[in-house]
Amino acid sequence: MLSNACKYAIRAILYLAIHSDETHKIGVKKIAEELETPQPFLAKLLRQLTSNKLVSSTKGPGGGFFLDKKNKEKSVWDVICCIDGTHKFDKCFLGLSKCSDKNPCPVHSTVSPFKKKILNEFRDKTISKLVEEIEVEGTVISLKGFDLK
Amino acid sequence: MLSNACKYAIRAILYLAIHSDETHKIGVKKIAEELETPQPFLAKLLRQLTSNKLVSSTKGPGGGFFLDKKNKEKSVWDVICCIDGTHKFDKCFLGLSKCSDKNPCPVHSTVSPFKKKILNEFRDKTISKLVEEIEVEGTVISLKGFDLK
DNA sequence: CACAAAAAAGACAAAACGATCTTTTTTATT
DNA sequence: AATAAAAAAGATCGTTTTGTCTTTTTTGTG
Ligand code: FES
Ligand code: FES
Repeated sequence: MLSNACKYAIRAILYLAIHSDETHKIGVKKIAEELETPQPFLAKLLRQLTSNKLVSSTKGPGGGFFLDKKNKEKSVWDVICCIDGTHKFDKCFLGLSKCSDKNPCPVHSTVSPFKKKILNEFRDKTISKLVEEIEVEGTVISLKGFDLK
Repeated sequence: MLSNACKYAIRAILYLAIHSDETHKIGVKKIAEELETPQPFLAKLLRQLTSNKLVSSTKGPGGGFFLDKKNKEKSVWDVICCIDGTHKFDKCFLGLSKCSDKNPCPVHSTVSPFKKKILNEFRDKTISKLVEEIEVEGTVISLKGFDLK
């Protein structure tokens, strides 16, 4: 579904949303350890996210990554677009040149409704909303070995 | 979502379901041309499908690929399993070690219902049922440039 | 039998993806 | 000013996926 890169990115952003702010920046090393992701790979992803204004960072001692107000208003969909590209959800399930209701492939009718629904949910759901949910639902929300609470 | 290989495979099987039977076998060359897929790659996939009893074939002049009764009772899911493996739909969307209702990730509640539903539909839908649908729905069902009718 | 047509088999090449490593730049602290 | 901590940048490597090519096996037909 999503690439590894994209999964790491989303998880990293959620981690930052919960644990960081302008006054509490976090370094790649820490994030990678907590999320159990390959460190240099995550570093590259964070750069990409930073240059696309999805996360913030400062260099130098005491520096690190964090989310500011604006970053937290980005949606999960923005993250997916940034890493995996905008066409992740609008391609035909069977690889036809394009997916449309007008020229549907044999599985379009079963697959397309889901694609549309998920796409919408991800577009509407900002990082801050998602974090609220995480906190409200209270229930177990662990990324690998690590408890996001 | 699915690999290219799997998309080719499903389309090839649908093509065979519609155009072939025990007395009308079709060669790779023809199939690849009609579906606009890379020919040697498709050949390899067809071998894999054949060895897994999802399609039938005979060698020699006049030989080729076709679907017999049993082949047509296989499901779309069987094809996916054969090419992409059985775990295509049971992995966590964010890459957690496993996806479960008990230990859900932050997007589990939005994604999981769809995964389950699609999985079920694909498990229930045999090739012959799907072909019926294709014929009934009458509407445009083209694989790339090619009209499946 | 000889031949040709077709799938089966497997070696090989290219591209995408995943991941690592090294160097440079920035900046806070001493 | 010197140092060290951190991100930024980019070169490099390995694996998987995708795709091609060549050879072998099978089998129907003249
Ligand atoms: S046309 Fe194939 S999924 Fe929409
Ligand atoms: S736990 Fe992540 S999708 Fe189910």
